[in-house]
Amino acid sequence: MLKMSARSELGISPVLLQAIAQTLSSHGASRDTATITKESTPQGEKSQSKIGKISMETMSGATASSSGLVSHLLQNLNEPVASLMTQSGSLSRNLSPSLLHSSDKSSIITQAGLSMLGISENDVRGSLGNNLLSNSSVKNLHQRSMVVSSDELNNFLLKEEPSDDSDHSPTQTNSQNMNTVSSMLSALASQHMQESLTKKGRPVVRQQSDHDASVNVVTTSNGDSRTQPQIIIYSYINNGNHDVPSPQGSDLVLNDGDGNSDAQTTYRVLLQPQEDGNDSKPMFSSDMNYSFSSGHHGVPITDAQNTQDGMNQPCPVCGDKVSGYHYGIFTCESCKGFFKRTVQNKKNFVCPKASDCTINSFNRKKCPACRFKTCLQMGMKLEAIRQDRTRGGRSSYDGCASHLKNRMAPLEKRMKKTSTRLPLPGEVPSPSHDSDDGFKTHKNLEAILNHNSKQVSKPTSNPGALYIPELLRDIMNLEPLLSDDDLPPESLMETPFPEQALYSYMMQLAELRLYKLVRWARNLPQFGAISTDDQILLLQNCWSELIALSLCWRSIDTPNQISISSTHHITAEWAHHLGFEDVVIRLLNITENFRKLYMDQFEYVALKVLLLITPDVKGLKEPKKIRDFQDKLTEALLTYTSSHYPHLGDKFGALLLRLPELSRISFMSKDILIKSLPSSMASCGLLVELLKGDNKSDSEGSSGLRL
DNA sequence: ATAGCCTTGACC
DNA sequence: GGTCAAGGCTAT
Repeated sequence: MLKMSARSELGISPVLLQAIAQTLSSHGASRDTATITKESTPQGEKSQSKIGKISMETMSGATASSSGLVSHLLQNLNEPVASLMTQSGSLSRNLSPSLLHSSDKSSIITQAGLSMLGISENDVRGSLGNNLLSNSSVKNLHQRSMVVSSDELNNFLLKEEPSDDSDHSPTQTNSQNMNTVSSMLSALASQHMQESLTKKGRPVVRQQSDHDASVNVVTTSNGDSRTQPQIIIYSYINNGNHDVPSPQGSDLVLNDGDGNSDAQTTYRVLLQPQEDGNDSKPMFSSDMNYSFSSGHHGVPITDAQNTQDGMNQPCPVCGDKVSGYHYGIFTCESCKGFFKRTVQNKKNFVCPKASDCTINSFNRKKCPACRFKTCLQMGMKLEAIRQDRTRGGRSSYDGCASHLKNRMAPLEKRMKKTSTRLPLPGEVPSPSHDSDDGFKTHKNLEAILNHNSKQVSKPTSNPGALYIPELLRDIMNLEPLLSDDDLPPESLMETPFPEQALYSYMMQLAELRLYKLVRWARNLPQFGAISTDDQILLLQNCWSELIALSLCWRSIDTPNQISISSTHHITAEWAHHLGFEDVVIRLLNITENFRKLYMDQFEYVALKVLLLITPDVKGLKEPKKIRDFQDKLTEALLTYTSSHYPHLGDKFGALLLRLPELSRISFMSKDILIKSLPSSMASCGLLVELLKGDNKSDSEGSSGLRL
């Protein structure tokens, strides 16, 4: 009754109001949305009373003012994102709530840095053990009091990967942990760097510990602001039999000083074996110089890195010995051959896991999909593969042999004498993008001379840097809100009527995900600044596209199947039985497109928000505000795709071109659903409410939900 | 399929 | 003629 009156007064769907109210009463996305699902089934008596009470109180407490009610509901959704993430159990990219709420600025800066590295306080403590830090506190990490016991770190590094792969090499390390260690060491070094940068003029050497120390951090800076400082981490690990860490993604992009500022600096971090003579063996084989400076392009060809340097680097794809400059970067012989075979034979590999396998010389055969993806991300160029297969001669693609050209450039040579560094963000692209004319060399010089600290804060002007726009990172941080940790029980499928059970299961999933979508949208950056009415209009406009896109993403590694959950997949044949074969085939096609485009998770989350932020929705009060947000997001996505996948042509445009098809699919899906709604579901649930609203607006030309 | 080695041919 | 980055060959 109250719900009905609320709707008549406000024109707001009671179901959406209820969904919003749930978020008010909840502290964890997963558990509470699961409870909401129970409420929609008559059997859920206990949950129903509980949720019902909260909903009623929420609404009755705010009916004094119509607009006030909506405002009250949505404004109170500003629960700390951090607590949601922490409860979601996500392993990485979480911001610690204690630090988010901390007034200690330095802690916030540190945490931001850790977050950007994909590690959290819990990671550091949980994965590595409290003993890794002399005093288990991130504050201590910030203070650089890092003491690593060799035995502890060895034990940690030698942990077997929790995988069902039985044929892992016994010496293979837990690559994820290795990455975490690398990240942590790098974070430590960066913190150290930030302080020691103030001591310009000579290298700063710091012994990290006075007892059983395993890590030294050496910072070099010659005081020249145009010269990129280096951080070298020396390790003393008592085991020379470790796997080779992939240099991929080890560039550091840390907030530089002000945690709230957009300013970012990329630091070069080198992991090197300790050369001091003692009983300890180096962490990595001694003839290699593990440069983690390469960022996106693996081993970028810069003025500071000629052929000799490139040959001394490990292969940026797998860490094996480099044999030469192949297809745009220095790689080993095997990755060269692999890239050639893959492109020439038009292979389309699919990762059986999450497309995030770490590639090294031991496991590179196991996942060709991730290996090829790494090849592309490291900068191997598709256009370097000759279509006519002619042998010999020189290639002419952009970037080919640029390392030799740089070696020839006298101006560059002179610059090298005064500066051994990688380009800072804000400088011109690395010479791998140069042609061999003198003009670009001159432009390089000009850029170096004109470089100032302000340019550092504009990383978008450096397409070669492994830069992830802050907006995309913020959006990515909200993904735990959409996690599938609380799916309905699978027993639903164990019925004599599997088709019906699957249909019912899908409806349940959609319902559950809709509630999560409301919460997710509300927490999106800048979305909260949009008026409540507009928020609702936007959500109503795109909910089905969002669900369709998430289905595609979930299915990107399962060709010929649409994965409605991690355990349930629909083939075209199944869909035929269920009566929506056409939709599934279209979904499979668009998923295949995304797969071929190598759409990654940042691009996926950006597309989701682009679906939501559509200023052309009819009835919006502040379309300009929404358009501004849209502009920022498209710019961020363009920056991301062009810097991370410069070899894939107009990936940005190709991704956007998939959106109309997504709309068609969602339209078809809604049409099918509305026609086949069982009578038992005719009056409950957000999904049905939205479907009915869409149907009304289609047939009556007005907004059925008037949300 | 992989990866090490070989052959080729334009460019210096 | 040397270099080097293509493609080819072939044992595994």
